Amino acid sequence: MDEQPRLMHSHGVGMAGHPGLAQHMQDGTAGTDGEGRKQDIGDILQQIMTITDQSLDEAQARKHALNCHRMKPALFNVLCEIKEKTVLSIRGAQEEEPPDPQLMRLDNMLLAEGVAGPEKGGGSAAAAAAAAATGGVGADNSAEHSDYRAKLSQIRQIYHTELEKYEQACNEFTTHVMNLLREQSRTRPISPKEIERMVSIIHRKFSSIQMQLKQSTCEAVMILRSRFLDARRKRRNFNKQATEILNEYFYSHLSNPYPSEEAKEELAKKCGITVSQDVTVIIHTLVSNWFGNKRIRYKKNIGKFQEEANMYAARTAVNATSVSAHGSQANSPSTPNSAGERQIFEGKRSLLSYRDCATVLD
DNA sequence: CTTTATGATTACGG
DNA sequence: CCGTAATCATAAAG
Repeated sequence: MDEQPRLMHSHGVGMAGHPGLAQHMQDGTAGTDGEGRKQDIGDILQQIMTITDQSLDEAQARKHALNCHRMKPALFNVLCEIKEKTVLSIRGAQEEEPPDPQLMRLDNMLLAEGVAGPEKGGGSAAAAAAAAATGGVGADNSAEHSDYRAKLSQIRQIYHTELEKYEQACNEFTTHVMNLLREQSRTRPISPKEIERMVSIIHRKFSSIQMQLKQSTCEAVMILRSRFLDARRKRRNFNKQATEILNEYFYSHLSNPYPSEEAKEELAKKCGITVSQDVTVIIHTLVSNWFGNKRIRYKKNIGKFQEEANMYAARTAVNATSVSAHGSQANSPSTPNSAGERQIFEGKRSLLSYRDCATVLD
């Protein structure tokens, strides 16, 4: 006990790393009751040294006594303040981080793919578009589409359960830590501010875990999507009626088989392509593909298409004559060749055009 | 199975 | 972005 004061005085032992502080204390305690304070400190240190000898009950009692000390709140605040100014200022600079761009990207993607968004909102635009492309013509797209939807919603469900799990774990852990810190704040200087900071650290940690989840979910969606897109490549033939309608248009506009935007839409509608309004662009490529293929293949081998051409020409011709017989010329299916139209098939048009056929039939 | 038909995709030019 | 031409990949026919 009486050893302690000497310990304090001797530089290089008790305060080896802080000669200045020791000096300061020495100066500060140079008053009349300086010796008395040293005595107190000595007492305290002694108590600390022998703390392991105390029984648990004794320790609790002391703790309680300490807590009830009238100076305790003030001292607590001071200690908190000091701590705030030292420890926290060291790493306090890196607070206020901006939202992680990577995380935002993931969030946006999940939202766009319909994983993170509102429940069952018809899925993403991409899904709808892909659905239309898969087989808008027949009535067969449902199989693959629903497969895709099922898989997507599976991913979605996993994602949400996991997310919820994380959320719950995070909350549990947070409250646990908060309780712990609150409890500890009875014996060591922990300000509410510090607790708050700790909580935010925990949240950051958990959100980084969440990011991993989001990452892997994104990956899964990408894989699913690429597989679906591959599946989309699988050819689905147009049904007979659709082909007939398209052929009809093609052969009755043989001299200029380039349907306008409106014409394409009209054709799509007539072919039974379900135009869900927001996928007209897909429909457009559908019809365009058909005409593109038809044009190139017709041109490449006119002979092979001769029969078909004649057939359709004859058919539309019959339609035209029957219509004109009723006195209405207006909706004759074609008005081939006015000046300035593209001459795709050069001079090789030895076959019957619609007009030829029509006049023949007249 | 091989061949053919056909929808989709890609490369390129305007 | 539109079209052509070549090519791919698969459905359907043989």
